Amino acid sequence: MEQTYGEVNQLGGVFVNGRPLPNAIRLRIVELAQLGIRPCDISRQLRVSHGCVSKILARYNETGSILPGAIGGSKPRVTTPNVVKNIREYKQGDPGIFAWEIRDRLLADGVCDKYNVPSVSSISRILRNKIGNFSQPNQYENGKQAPPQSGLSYYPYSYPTAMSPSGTKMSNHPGVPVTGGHVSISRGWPSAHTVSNILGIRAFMDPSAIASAEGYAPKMEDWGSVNRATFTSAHGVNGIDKSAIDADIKYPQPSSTLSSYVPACAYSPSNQYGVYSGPAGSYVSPGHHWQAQGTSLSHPGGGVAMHPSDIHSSMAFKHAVRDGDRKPPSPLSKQQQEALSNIHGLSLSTSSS
DNA sequence: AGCGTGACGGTTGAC
DNA sequence: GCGTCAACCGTCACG
Repeated sequence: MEQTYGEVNQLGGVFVNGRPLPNAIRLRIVELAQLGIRPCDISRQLRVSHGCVSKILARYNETGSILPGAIGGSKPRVTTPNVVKNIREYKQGDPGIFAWEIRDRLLADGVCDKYNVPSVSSISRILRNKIGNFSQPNQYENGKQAPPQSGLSYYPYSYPTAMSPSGTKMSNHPGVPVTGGHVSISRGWPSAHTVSNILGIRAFMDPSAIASAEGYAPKMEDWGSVNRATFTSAHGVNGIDKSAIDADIKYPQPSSTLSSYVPACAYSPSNQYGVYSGPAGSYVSPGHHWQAQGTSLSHPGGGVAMHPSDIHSSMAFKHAVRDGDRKPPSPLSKQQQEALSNIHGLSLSTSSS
C-alpha cells in the first residue's frame, strides 16, 4: 500500500495507477477551466490526460465537487438492525405476510426510503435466516454484524450524512488529529474538510501531520470537499469565490491572489501524495525523503513560490528524459498564458518544459 | 485538433 | 489476517 510507484503518462506527468490525482491538481484543472482555458491546454499544462481532465470537469459540472469518489468499500447495508427489527415485528404481527408486503410497509412506515429499502429477495432472506426463529428476537443486533448503517455514508450524494471511519482509521493517523469539525468527513462528499487541509496547508503549521503521513499523506477520501460552493460566486475569476474560500482557510496565507486557496504548496510534498511531488520516500527511492526536495516545506511562506522545476523534477523523475521531447504547442492567448503564469505563482510556460 | 467514452490495469476498503 | 468483491481511479486508444 505504501509502496506506490509513480508512472509517467504520455504527457510526461506522473500518476499513480488506481489512485486519484491530488486535490490540488484537480482544483487547478477546475480553476483553469474557469479561466477559460481549454481542456486540451489544461491537459498539456498539468500533464494530465485529457480524459482525466474531461472526467474531472464533467464531474465538477455535474456535482460541484472536484473530489474523487469514494474508493473501495462496500455498498451500505440496507438490512440494518432497525430494518430487521421492523421486519421481525411485521412478521410477528402477521406471520402470513409476504415479503413484498413487508417491503411496502417498510416504505409506508418510513423505515426505509425507496433508495435503501431491501429487495423482496433480501427480505425473504432475512425472514429465512434471521427471523426464522422468533424465540431469538435480538440475534441480529447482538451478532457481530450490526454495523450502524445509518452512519454509513458510502454514496456521496444519497447519504449526505457522512459516515465516520475516523473513529477507526482517521484518528489513527498519528499527528492527524480528528477535530470535531473534521469528524464527519471521509466518504461523504459534501464534507466538512477545510481547503487548507485539502491542500496540505496544515502541513505548514503542523509538521507532525507531515511526518504522520510517512510519505503518503492522508487518503484522498479523507480529504474534505472542495465543491462548487467553494468556487462559485463573487470571485473575480469566473465565479471562483475567493471569499468563501478564504473563510474556509483556517490558516493565514501569504497571498491574496488565487494562490491563497491553491497555494503552490499544493504541489509540494506536503500535499496528499508525495508521489506527485516529492514522493514519499517509497516513491522516489528508499531513504530519499521527499522533504529533501520540498523547498516549500522547509520554508513556509517563502517556499510558496514554486517553480516548474519543482513540479517537473519531481513529476518526471522516473522518465525525466521524456520531458525533453515533449514540448506541446502553446495555442494559448497571451492573456491565458499570463493567467496560467500568475496562478499559484507557477510558471507554466510551455516552452520551458 | 479537440473531446467523449469505454476498456484496461490498478488501488482501496467493507465484508 | 486474508481473500473476495465492488466500488473508484487515471491512462490510453478509438471514434
